[in-house]
Amino acid sequence: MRKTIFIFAALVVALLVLFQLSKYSLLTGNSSIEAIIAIIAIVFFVIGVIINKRILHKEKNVTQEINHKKIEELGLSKREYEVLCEIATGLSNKEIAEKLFVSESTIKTHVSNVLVKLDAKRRTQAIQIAKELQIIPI
Amino acid sequence: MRKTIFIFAALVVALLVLFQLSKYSLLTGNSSIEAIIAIIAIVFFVIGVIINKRILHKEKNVTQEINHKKIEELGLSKREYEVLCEIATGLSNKEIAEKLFVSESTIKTHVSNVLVKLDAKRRTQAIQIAKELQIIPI
DNA sequence: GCTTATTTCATACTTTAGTATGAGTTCTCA
DNA sequence: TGAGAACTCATACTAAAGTATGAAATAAGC
Repeated sequence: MRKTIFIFAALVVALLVLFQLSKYSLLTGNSSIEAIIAIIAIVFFVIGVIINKRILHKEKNVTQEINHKKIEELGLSKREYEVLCEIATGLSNKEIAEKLFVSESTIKTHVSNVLVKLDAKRRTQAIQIAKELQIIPI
Repeated sequence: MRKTIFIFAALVVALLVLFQLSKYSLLTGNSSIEAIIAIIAIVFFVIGVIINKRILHKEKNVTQEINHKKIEELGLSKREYEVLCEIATGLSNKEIAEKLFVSESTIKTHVSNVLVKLDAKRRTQAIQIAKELQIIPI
């Protein structure tokens, strides 16, 4: 937010400077009109591109961000969410158990809870639902 | 491609018109310098935004396209690819069988072939691999 | 301190997934 | 027309996945 304010301030300053500069140049006849127009055109073209890029970049990031509020809403615990992420990478219960240093039956319990909370019948469906809810990275 | 050429042509024409217009206006003293500068600034700002938007839009579309060459490379048949897509939506073998009007054992055969061709141990892993290879929509 | 949620684990069970094998049918292409 | 690929299906099996239940340990909050 601070950056945006700073950029707009700089923009206004640049605009005023250009105004005065062009006025002075034209009245004294030191430089051609074409050059001034070209400079103005280039400056504002660049400004347009930069601002547009910033806005689109923010939009992109929003779509990739994980919806932490949704995770809370669903009542997923830390461990359950962890297991869900491992499921999405394609690991089996046994592999997840080894990775998290717990028994396979523990993972089964977590998986069952995750399925209930996500309202899924299978782990493959859970992956899809989780991605739609944007609670795991695509 | 035609659109791009057309846009650039229109851009050049607009530029020349602005040149002549500003020159005329300034020499005859009909309008203020500020107004002309403002118009030029706005026009090129808009041009910058539009061009930037077009480029980014194209980039976005490229990342969402399905890699048909990869599907051929992997040797996936039509039916196998169809089954793979259904797996990715979270359906069980039985549900896929009902959807495609074939028996469950047929689906099992297809799934087995898909797993071998994608070098996956499980269907969840197959989903991940398929998404990384960009052969199924994210 | 007591309650509650979380994490852990086990056992027993049902269901689904996946493998292996064989075989019949259809379609294409040389 | 005949060889090969693709699609279909069945049976029998093993391996995972998922459910249900109970229970113990721990951490967090009132």
